[in-house]
Formats: sequence, C-alpha cells, structure tokens
Amino acid sequence: MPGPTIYDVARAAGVATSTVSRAFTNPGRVGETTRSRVLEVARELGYEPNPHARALTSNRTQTIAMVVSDITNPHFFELIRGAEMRAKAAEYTLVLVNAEESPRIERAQIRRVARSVDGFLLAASRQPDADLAELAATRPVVLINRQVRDVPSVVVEHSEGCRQIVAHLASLGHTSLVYLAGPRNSWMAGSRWAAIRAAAAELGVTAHRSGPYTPTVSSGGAAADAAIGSGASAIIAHNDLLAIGVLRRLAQRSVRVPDDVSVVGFDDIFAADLCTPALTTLGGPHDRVGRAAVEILLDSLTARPDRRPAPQMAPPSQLVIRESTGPAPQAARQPQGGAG
Amino acid sequence: MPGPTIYDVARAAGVATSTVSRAFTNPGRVGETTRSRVLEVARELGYEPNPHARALTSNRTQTIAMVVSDITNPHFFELIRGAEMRAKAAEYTLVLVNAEESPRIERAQIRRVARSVDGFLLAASRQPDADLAELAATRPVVLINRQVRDVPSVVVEHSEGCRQIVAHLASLGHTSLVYLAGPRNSWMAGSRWAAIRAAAAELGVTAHRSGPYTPTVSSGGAAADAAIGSGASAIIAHNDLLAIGVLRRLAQRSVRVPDDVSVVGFDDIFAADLCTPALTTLGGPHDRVGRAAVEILLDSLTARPDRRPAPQMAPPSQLVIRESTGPAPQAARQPQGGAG
DNA sequence: CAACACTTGGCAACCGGTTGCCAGTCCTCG
DNA sequence: CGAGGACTGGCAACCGGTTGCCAAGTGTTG
Repeated sequence: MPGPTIYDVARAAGVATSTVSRAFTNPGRVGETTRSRVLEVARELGYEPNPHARALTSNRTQTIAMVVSDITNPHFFELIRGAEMRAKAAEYTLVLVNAEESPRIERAQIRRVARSVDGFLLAASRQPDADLAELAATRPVVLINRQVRDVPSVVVEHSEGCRQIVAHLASLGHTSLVYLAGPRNSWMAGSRWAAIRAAAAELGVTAHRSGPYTPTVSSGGAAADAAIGSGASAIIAHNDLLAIGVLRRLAQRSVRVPDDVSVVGFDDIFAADLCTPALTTLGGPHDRVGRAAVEILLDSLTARPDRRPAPQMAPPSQLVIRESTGPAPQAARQPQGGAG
Repeated sequence: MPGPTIYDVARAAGVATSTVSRAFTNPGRVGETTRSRVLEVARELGYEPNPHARALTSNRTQTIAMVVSDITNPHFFELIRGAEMRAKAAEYTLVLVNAEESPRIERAQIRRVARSVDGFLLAASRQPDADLAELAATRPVVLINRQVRDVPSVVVEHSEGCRQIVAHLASLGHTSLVYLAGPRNSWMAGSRWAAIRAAAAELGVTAHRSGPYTPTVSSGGAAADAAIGSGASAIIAHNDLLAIGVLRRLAQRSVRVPDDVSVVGFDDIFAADLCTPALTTLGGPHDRVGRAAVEILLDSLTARPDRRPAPQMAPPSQLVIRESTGPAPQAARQPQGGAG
C-alpha cells in the first residue's frame, strides 16, 4: 500500500538515500550517470515522492489555496478555472476554500489550511485591510479584486470600465441612474460606486446608491423594487447575478427592458449572454486574472523576499453591450416619493 | 514564522510531547485535567498542528481530491459546491483536480496527488472500468455519475428520467427523436442512450443517435445541423451546454423552437432557465450528489474495510419542463437524405 | 610529483508529529 | 494487607524525505 520510498530506491540503485533525494530535487548536485540510473530505478519501482515528508523539512508543499468569498457565485468559476490550469502547469495543486461571505469563516479557513499550503489567493476577500496586510506579512498572498497597500494584487480594471458604463448610458440619454450595491465589506462595491459617482458627476448624470444587497439572483427582487422606486431610468447592478434577479423582477412587474429602464451588470458570466434580454455587462478576462494571480504568487514563492514593490496588475475590462440597455424613455421619470 | 510545535506546548505545559499529541488526537488516552491544561496552553501559544508531520505517520491528511472531467463545465460547480461544503463540515479540505476530458491527464493527476489525499471523488471519470476498479482497490474512491462493479458511486437517477423525457416528447406527438451523444468514453452518454432507446422502443418512437460531441456550447452548431439532417422533430442533447449551443444554431438557421423542433438537455444548469427559449432539461440535486459522495467517502475512510457491498446511491432526477419542448409539428418531417 | 580546487557520494541530524510499550500511581477486591 | 487491574504519562523509535558537513576521487597547475 504505502508505495516504495526513497530507501527502496536507494537500495535498488546501490546508492545512499541522500543521493536519491538529490537526484530529484537538486539535479546539479549529483553526477549525470548516477542521476539517470537513480531515476531509472525509481521509475521501475514506481517511486513517487511523499509530499508530506518533503514538506516537513523543505516547507514547500507545491500547493496553493484559493479562497473565494462565495463558491456559489458563477463569477468565480472562470477565476478558479484559470488559476487551476496555471497551477497545474507549474505542478502545483490548487485547494479550494469557501469563505461563505463571512470574514470570520474566511479567517478560520485560512488558519486551518495555512500550514499545508505555500501561499494564498484571496478572491474578493471580505476581511478588513489590516487583517489582510497582517496575513500578507506572514505568508505569500495575492489578492484578487481587492486592493490593500503593499499587498500584491490582480484587480480587473474597473474605474475606466465604470466610466464607460456611465458614458454609455449618458449617450443613450439617461440622466439618472441607480447603483445597486454589493455587500458592505466588498471592496469592489465601494470602489465601483466611487468610480460611478465620479463619472456621473463629470457627465452630468444623477447617481444614487441603493443597498447593500447580497449579490445573488434572489436579492434581485428587492433591489429591482428599490430601483424602480428611485425613479432612475438606468440600473447598474453590483454583479450579473443581481442584475439577472433584477431583470426577472422587472419582467414580473411588466417593466420593459430596455424600453422603460436599462440594466447593466458586472462580470459577464456565462448566463449574461443567455438571459432575456441579454445583459449589458462589464466583463473582464477572469480566467486570465486567475492565471496572473497564480503567476504572481509563484514568483513570490520562488524569488528572494527582497523588498521590491508589491506587484499590482489590472487586466482590462470591457463593456459588452447587449440588449438590456437602450435609449432613455422620452418623458424622464421623476423619483416617485420614497422615505429618503 | 514556523509557529509553535508540540515541543513548545509540551515544555510550556510541563508534559511530554506524546501527551500533547494525545490530548489532540486521542482524548480518552489522557487525563481530563492534563488534557484541558494542554489545550489551554496550546491555545495561548497559538499552536496549530502541522498537517504534514501528522500525515507522515498517521497517513491521514484530512484532505480529499475531487477530480472532474472538465472544470469548464458549469454542471460540475453544483457538485463541487456540495462536496466542498460537506467536506468543510467534516474538517476536510477539498482539492480540485481537472482531468481536461483526457483519461491520460486524469491518470497522471490522480497519481500526482495520490499521496497527499485520503481519497478520491471521481466525477464523470473518462477512464476505463478496469482502471477505476484497480484504483478503487488501492485507495478509497467514490464515483460520481459513473458506475463500475464493486465501486461505491453516486449517480443521479437517469434511466427513469430518460423515460420521462421520451414519454414527455411522445405525449406531445413526437414520433422521431435524435440523441446527440456526449464523449465516447463518457459512461453517462452510453447509459443515457441505452435508456432513451429502450424507452423509445417501448413507446413506439424512432430514436437515432448522433455524435459523439464534446459537451460544450460550441459543439452545438455541428450537432444541431446533424440533428436537423436526421429529420427528427425532437432533439435530446447530452447536456445543457450542448443543448444551448443547439438552440443558438437553430435560431441562426431560423428553425423555431419548439414550433419546428423540440430540444431537451441534461443537468439543469443555472443558465438553462435563462436562455431563450428556456430549456426543458433533466435536472438533479447535484449539490446533494456532491454531499452524498463526500459522505460515502468519509464513511469508507472511517469504517473498517470490511467487505460490505459498495454503496450505490441514485438521487432522483426531475424533468424540468420549460419552453423548449412543445407539440410536434403537424406534418411530420422526413429525413432529408444524408450520406448514410 | 605535490598542492589545490572541484566534483560527487555518504553520514547523520533533523523536520513535527504518532504510537507501541513500559512504569508509576491509585483503586478495588479478596 | 497484598495482588491485580485500570488509568496516566513518558520514552523512544519511527514516518520519508532534506541538507549541512565531511571525505574520497578526479583533474589541474606549478
């Protein structure tokens, strides 16, 4: 059962265990002929190094953990996929960890696997900046769609993207929009709202914020109702799931999209292209983001921890215009009351 | 950096390392007062057991691997999610492994992580029966949506489901259907076809098979064209992705669904409800499947390997009827030639 | 031919827990 | 009061690699 060990190989090849070990991990340190003989014998015996034994002394596990804020969200699948493939190419194993939208669970989970992984990919972390900075000081970390000073990160470019959304809506004649915000401790939610508000101010569009909402389809109902109440003719939802939920509710209420109201999402998940009307959304190369994050992490694992600046990447986003956005209705609707 | 070890705890608590070890892993073996003192000290020191050191002797890693045939396929996300959550509840970590639809890669990946996990969940494995049986003889394995004699498995019930599909179509007046088959070495593809054919024979419906096709949206084009060529009035696609691809192609060719032709998929992925027309599909409780698979695996890890029969579970599927199926067109279409 | 550098392989300690075995303590029962 | 057993804790070997250090072998140079 427990497969051959380095000892078996050493005996069969007539060398010391240290030689076998080095043949695998430190090729330059052993003679070429010896090395090939060892490898040959190892192959014959079906030897496979025991990763735990290796990790024990070397502290290298060839494993990285990817923590996602909510494994339910299809947005992450692209990310996971990209990360998994890149990790595999580097002979690393990816461990998937779900934070269930809870900072507390996120902490606990990270702590749990901390000893068994070489580093962390934190996607849309819900933890406060300070905690992330602290973690990053101890262990290699790359943030995804989150920015914290001095911590490496990959964030899909979105301030320009948000500008494009607002410009797109403004050019269609919309003068008032509402942003349906994501979770309170989502960095993205704050960041997007800031960008939207700035762009709106610049382009002479009124922008309101509503929320926070959990970024799920089922939250879309309440979000849609709030949006309608706001009187805005354009809705920007925190993500595609929420946007799809909004579309559903609007259809229920016989509000026509895009005739009566326009809807925009974020992420460009697979389903965005399939719903009716197809969703205009700010997409990004999410699989590339996953890849890039792994690459940065691997770099920081390999390289000296010389204090060079933490790498920050911002792959471009792109506004995918589909059918959920259109010209603003002629009679600009006014806010219909609301408790303010 | 490398955190406190049991030696530190032992010293601080004034006991031997073995006592510390037992306090954690074998509570009954140590006095209650000693135990609580040790745990107290450990907590103060922030001690966290090193999983690798533990795995080295105990051969328990608290980790299970989930191998999916293609991580790109949204169908698996439900499965992954269910498995991840169940694993977490048992304090197990889930490792995600992608087989990229290749039996060879699947083998290699399994081999790679074999030493670092306690067992395997194999979802839609593409390996031959013999290989799976062999693997299962060596290591704890639970198959998902695949059946091999004497190997534990969880398979969404589908023969009755296939019957329901055919009955549904027959009751709508369809007399000829075509099954767009999945990959050649997909067990599900074979199994579904058998069930469909049997049901068709029984209900007096003509059934043809076309394919194999990769189960992706982009394969849907060719599949749709072949289906049209077959002259059947109803199309059963191997999964929802393929079905969605088919819908797209049909729309391009101005074939109306369901007026001219009906389309059915499998899996009931999130997007099935969003596409136009919404897809009729055979769904299943996939998250439950993931959960159940983990549970069976955990059982087989804990229990004595007494030769009791390998557990087989078949959670029920359900035919979700949406808009892509409807009455057969009046004038039954005839096969339009085709090269045999 | 001697001195020296370089290459290559082996020895053994070590990583951090786990566990079989032994010994001391305390309790119970005859 | 002594023997037998249950309960606790410690000792030390062990899991399977890694790596610092040493020594033998080989080649180079003066």
